[in-house]
Amino acid sequence: MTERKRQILQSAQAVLKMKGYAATSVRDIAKSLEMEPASLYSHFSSKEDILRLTCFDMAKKFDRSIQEINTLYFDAEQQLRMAIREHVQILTSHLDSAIIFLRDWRNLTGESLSKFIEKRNSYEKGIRKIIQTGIDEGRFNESDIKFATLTVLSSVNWIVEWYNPEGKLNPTQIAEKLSNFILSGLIKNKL
Amino acid sequence: MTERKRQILQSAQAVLKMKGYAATSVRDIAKSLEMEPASLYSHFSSKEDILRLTCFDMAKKFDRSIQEINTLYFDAEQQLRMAIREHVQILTSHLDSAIIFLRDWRNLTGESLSKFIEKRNSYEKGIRKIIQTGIDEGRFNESDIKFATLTVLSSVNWIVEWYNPEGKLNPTQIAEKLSNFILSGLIKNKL
DNA sequence: ACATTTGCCTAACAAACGTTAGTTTGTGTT
DNA sequence: AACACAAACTAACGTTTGTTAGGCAAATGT
Repeated sequence: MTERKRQILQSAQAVLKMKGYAATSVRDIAKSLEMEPASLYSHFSSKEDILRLTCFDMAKKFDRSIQEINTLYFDAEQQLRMAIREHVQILTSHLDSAIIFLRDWRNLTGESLSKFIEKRNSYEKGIRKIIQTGIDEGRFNESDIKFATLTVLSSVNWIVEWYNPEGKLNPTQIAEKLSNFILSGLIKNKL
Repeated sequence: MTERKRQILQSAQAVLKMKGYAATSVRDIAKSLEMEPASLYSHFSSKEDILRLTCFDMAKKFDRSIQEINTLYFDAEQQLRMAIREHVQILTSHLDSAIIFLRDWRNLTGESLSKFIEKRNSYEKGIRKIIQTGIDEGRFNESDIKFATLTVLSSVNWIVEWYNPEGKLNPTQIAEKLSNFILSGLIKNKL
């Protein structure tokens, strides 16, 4: 990926995050770069190509993160805290991409779509595994594990809807607050 | 609203929820009803009209729900449990509309968009008020209240992404599990 | 019985869409 | 000086888009 391509991609993502992929035209993207629509095709093969690159680039980051954590031999609580911290870090440091990744992946088609869903499920499975470990260790409440996983992911992902880089909470602080909140719902009471 | 209009709206919503508002054409909607695209305009003034009706209809339901709960003099925990139960009930019993309401409201334009955001904020404020009451009563942990509110709403709203009417959990059970989870993150430890 | 309304139709519009073809321009290489 | 390449351009393509105009048949109201 050339420098210029990365630059264009970034600018495209800034536009896409505002109205969403489907409601944004190739001309909108071109305008933000002060270039002609046709010129984009020197860098990308199609509009969907831009979406594909964005979604799979993010998916790869999450994939790497969860795989790394799963190889570390910490206990479930530590692993979950780490996963949440990493997740928040990825979301907030690529906010434009993250928003597109979370909202617009449904506009992928064919093989791209099914591959994406597969990757998504695989990440979800990684989180689920951590929670399962916590239950096996006797430290987490036995609960519907799919339910717990989805609740964790939903609250983490929702961050992109309100996160403000100039807000009073930095990503690490957000991750810690979120971890505390989530873990108090999971961890067995030490009464 | 005539019976026929309601019928068409329902069919339209079933189509819209699949590809999203922006990626769905008027012709797609018409096809699902086995009628001509132009015929839809006997019932709706525009494509956006369908989105508007859907979003504001849902907004009204949430508005009514939170207003009613806020007039009842229960304690914060009970109120929050009630709010969550009502919220889940509304989402799951109008799943198509709910998905559109949550995903596609951004495609509203002009005054509709700003009015919608206003209504959304007002609902959020209702939830926040309950949590604030819980803190004032000394029963909820002091926490960043905006943060807590958004975390509650995110996990509740995410339900539409995985809820299955034929699944093993019914809406009431989901609401209870979710309430337990959320409240364990909010309630002060009784050590 | 006649008049009105309702619900859909056919036909077509102008605008916007994603994309292609072919060309020019600028920059560094042989 | 000649060439190669990347990155942009102009112009246009065939489609699809949301929407309008006008008409027709069946149901409804008087």
